Amino acid sequence: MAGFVSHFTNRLDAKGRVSIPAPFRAVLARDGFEGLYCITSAHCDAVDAGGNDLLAEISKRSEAFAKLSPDHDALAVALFGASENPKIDGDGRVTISDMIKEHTGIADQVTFVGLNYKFQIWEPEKFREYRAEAQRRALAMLSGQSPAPSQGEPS
Amino acid sequence: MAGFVSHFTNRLDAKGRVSIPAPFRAVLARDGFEGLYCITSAHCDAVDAGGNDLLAEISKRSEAFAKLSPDHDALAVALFGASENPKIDGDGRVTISDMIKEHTGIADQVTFVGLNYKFQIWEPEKFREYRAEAQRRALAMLSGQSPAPSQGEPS
DNA sequence: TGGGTCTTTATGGGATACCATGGGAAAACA
DNA sequence: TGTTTTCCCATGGTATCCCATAAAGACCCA
Repeated sequence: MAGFVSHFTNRLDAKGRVSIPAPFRAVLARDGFEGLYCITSAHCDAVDAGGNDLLAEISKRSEAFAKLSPDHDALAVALFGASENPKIDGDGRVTISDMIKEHTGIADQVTFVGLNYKFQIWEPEKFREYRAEAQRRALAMLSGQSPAPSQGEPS
Repeated sequence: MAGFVSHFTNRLDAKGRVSIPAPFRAVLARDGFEGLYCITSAHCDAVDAGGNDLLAEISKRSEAFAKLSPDHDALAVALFGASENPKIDGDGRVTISDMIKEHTGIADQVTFVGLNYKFQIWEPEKFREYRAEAQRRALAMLSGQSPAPSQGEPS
């Protein structure tokens, strides 16, 4: 089952809406999740987005700690407090919230990047920089040591 | 099925009322709980709120102790004595009680923070501080236990 | 192969519904 | 009777729904 692949850049309109790339919409439709699950990334200026697969992974992380404990509360605040569930309108668009704009620096364009089980939302220029860096790292990993690179569990 | 997610800040009016964010109301409606279950958090200046899911979690916690034992009574007092059941009015608002105001320091604004199975009620400024701390702890927790969440997965 | 048509997609914009908030009046309370 | 709570309605702003349009691509048929 193919996931989110490739990347696309779309404009957002005067109302702050942007079209989700059609190929991504198709994946989401198959997933069956109502709307879109978004969470700000802790280690880069992007937002992770997806459906049930992503939500399940987030939930799994917090289930490692007992509910009502200080650790669980802190983790849940960091995870779910930094999440959103924007609706997808009839034309396949979502509105980019202020929280996302602030975290990503998005102003008038959005880059969608497929990462198989989820996709990321970037400000186009920042994505270009990140991508260059990621490719350098990938190259170093592939040529340096050799613990099987892809298909593992990213997070 | 997504629970309470994201965070919102609303003003309370001259009568001490505040609107519960519409997305949270939708979750409560699905949960079926009449009104709102609130309990002051034991480890931070916030109030836990929710419906049947939260109540079930609290009950489970107290059932771990044999009834009629001194421990059970003490726990029950601590749990249920610190609880409230404010009603939600026709416009989706609740009045913030003095107990909550005192425990949280809420004056004229309220921040609602989703933690999936429940949400928390904070004074906005205190939440900002707690959130920064929570993110640090979350990073430590997630990197500490799981193998290697290195994330270097371009594609 | 080439031309033409039809569908899909991204984007713009108007109209409507929803939501947070304020305030008045009835009802309950002390 | 004075005070507080509860219910109801008003309003401004925003988000959502719906339709229009243009461009690009897919498809078909000669």
